[in-house]
Amino acid sequence: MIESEQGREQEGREGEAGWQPGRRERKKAATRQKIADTALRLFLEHGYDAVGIRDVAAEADVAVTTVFSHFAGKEALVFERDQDFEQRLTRAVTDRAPHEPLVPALRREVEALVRHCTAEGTAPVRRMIEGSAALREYEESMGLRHAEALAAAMTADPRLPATATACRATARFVIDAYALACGAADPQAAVDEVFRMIEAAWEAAAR
Amino acid sequence: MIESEQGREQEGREGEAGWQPGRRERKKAATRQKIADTALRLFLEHGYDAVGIRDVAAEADVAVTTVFSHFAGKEALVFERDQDFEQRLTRAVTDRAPHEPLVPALRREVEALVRHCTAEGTAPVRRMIEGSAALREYEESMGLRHAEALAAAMTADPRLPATATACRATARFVIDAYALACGAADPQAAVDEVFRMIEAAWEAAAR
DNA sequence: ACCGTAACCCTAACGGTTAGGATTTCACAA
DNA sequence: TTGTGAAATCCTAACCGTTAGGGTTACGGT
Repeated sequence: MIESEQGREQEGREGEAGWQPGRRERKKAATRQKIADTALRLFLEHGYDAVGIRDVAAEADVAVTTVFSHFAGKEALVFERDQDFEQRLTRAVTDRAPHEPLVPALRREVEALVRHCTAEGTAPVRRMIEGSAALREYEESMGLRHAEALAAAMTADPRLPATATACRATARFVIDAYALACGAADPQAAVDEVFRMIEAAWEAAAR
Repeated sequence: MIESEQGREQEGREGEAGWQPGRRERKKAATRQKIADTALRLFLEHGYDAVGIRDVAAEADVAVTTVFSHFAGKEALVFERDQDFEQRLTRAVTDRAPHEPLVPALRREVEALVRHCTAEGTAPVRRMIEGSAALREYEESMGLRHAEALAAAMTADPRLPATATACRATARFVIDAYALACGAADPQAAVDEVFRMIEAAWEAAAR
């Protein structure tokens, strides 16, 4: 019997230092990763629309229902890092230096996100996204959710002298800047240009 | 035999004055209208998600395929006036008075659109839209298309001293203003506030 | 050693959407 | 008037993403 690690799990709790995920969670994470990797590979090989969920499930050797227990839908297989994106934006607001103004902080973060999104090696993925209407629309609707989260973070910040409407508008403008930059010939220049506009809009609102 | 109008069609051509649509086109328009009316009625009666395309088709007494030959999808049954919206926006740019500045012209149009969208009697429709995730997302993706059309109209206007990026950004800001106002407690005030920001952004870009 | 349950599986369906191909109805002109 | 091509419509049968229902396995905590 090969059971060298039986019964020694759970030496702590989630969030504490020294916490080791148990076998169950490791397997779950592995399954999730295998599905995501398989899906991306198939999508890049044959095109997003030409690959069905059933194909992904079969190639990853899992049941179709398992795919949907890890991902909310087919498009979510492509945008795996969705939550990171949202957190980075909201933290750019909440975790900025005590007296740092809002817009430059957001601008730095968007610049970083755009760099990450137009980096070497991600070209095939971007081409795939731009090549599928479903993926393009999903990306934009993701942006909407992020804009709402960002607006909530801004509205909750007592340092900001703006109305809820101004916060919501600015949040959407920021997402617009990201979306435009990702599709622009010169992404960094686009971020620069649009954020000059956002800066002016924000100042006009802060009265 | 009751055939009082046989054989006297086609006295002109499309676009000319005095053009009468033939029986074929009248029937087609009637079918389309019947489908749209039936769909909206059923959606309001039983809820958008509770009514299937097959239900709509049966109640309108047409085949399912006929529904899809008139409308691109289920959501399009609700947003029947889609094209009007886009035309009104682009014409606010192209048909404005020779020396009228851009932003006020857009603002007037958005104000009118928001009024139309929050008018008496449209409350049930808006509640239906807000109540369905599918309809909310579709409306936003419509907005995206409108923003692109608007950006194209702006870029093509030689009077405007702005880069393509500034035009695209402004177009998206305008759509943001509309979307925010439609969901705001005081729509007109929201338009006012956001357009002050857009005005500032546009001026910052025009350099 | 035992039990509750999380993760997974299978099957069958539902609802939006489309393809294929037949049928009717109209517009136009020979 | 009548013939002809095309447009509008129809029917059937699927495809695909997604979910419900209900069962099996294997892990985690006691």
